[in-house]
Amino acid sequence: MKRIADSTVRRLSIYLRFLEEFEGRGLATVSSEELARRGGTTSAQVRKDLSFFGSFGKRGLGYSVPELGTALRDILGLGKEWNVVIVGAGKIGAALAQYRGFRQRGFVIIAAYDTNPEKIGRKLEGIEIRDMKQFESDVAELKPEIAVLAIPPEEAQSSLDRIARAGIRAVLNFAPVQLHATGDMTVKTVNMAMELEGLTFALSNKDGN
Amino acid sequence: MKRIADSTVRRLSIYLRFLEEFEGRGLATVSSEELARRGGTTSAQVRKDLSFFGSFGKRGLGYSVPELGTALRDILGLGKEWNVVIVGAGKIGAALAQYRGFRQRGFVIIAAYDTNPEKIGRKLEGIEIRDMKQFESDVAELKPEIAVLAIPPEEAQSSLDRIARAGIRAVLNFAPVQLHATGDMTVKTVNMAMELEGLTFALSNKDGN
DNA sequence: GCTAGTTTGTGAATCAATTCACAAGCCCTG
DNA sequence: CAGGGCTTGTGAATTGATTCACAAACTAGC
Repeated sequence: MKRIADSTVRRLSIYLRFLEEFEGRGLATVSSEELARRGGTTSAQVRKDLSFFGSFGKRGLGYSVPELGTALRDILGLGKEWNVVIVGAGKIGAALAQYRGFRQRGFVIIAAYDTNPEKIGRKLEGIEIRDMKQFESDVAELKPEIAVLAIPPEEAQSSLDRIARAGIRAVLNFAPVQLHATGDMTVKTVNMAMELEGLTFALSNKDGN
Repeated sequence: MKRIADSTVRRLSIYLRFLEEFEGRGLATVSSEELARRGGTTSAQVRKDLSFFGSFGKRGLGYSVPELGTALRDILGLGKEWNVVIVGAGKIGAALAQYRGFRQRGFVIIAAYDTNPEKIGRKLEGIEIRDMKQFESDVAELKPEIAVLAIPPEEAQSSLDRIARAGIRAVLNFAPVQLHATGDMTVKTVNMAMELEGLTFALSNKDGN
């Protein structure tokens, strides 16, 4: 399959969100124009994005809301449940553990891990905090597909290596560092400091000054 | 000034992080090649990124670590302190309130806001939780430049409008919705669900299956 | 079942970002 | 102070993403 741009996948997620809203309201069809208006893009962009994966619409009519929803969930790999482990039971880990968006989309958080003995055995938003020592054996047994990395930046790279060795192929990283991963892993980094710097850049370089 | 791509600003943040590491280690100069290797890009990209803002290096030698650091901080608007308010004192707000990366970079969180009477008056990681009713008058008085939006998606748009009317021009949004802002505002959205979908897409469309 | 009115799907054209490639400038050595 | 060895800064070339524009396909109304 031709390589799909990150920006395209991101927009598909946005379209899916609107489709689910429309599904809830019982709408039968939607046009690329409508999706574009909501998603802040153009109708041509919507159609091009979808065209990488097939033809989902009817000319003259638009897209069937439930059909396109199913198609997008399928494309995005949301047709199944994904098991997730959180590495790092600090504040960010806690925020993630209770985050509604996860469960809604079929992500099941099966455990959190930490090295701090005071935390081990306690619960993080109903999720058991386990000893990082058990990490490898747990992963071998429960086979989570995704790890969320929520630990201080100093330890992030070594944890990533450990996650990789344990056999997890996808990581969502919240530590503010540039991580180096081997070829067959997918690592997405969410870096709040960096986003804030995007804001200050914009503020500093706007109009007057 | 020519419009600068988002991706460029993002990379400048990355370079700055490495420069600060080098500053800490007392290194005097660094080459575009070295910055590229660390940042996962190419030396030509590094030089091109910097060239939008001026000439900071010496041919044959590279860049002076402290000079380039200062230049980047200046470009990114990090030469001053920025006052930040957090809107929404839930788990995500709490995680942000204690996030080290903020203070390190000169972001000062001056208050958090919520509408829940049980939370108002308490502290969130040492930061006072104030009544959202006071929001407008507080903003008029303290003039924070940046708002962090950490509330449920249903209320996000109306809160954004309120933030805009109060006179704040820059917003970092954690609610998983597409927000519509007026022209002179800068809104960056961090959407964890969307990042996860990028991962499941990658997992589903990799090699074998 | 014909016509008018929509809306899709997609090549072609445009616009934007990245990479190439090399002259120009600087340091160091002898 | 001349020559060798690096590394920058930047036009030109390339690669990638977005927008344009229109034929093809469908619905609905008569």
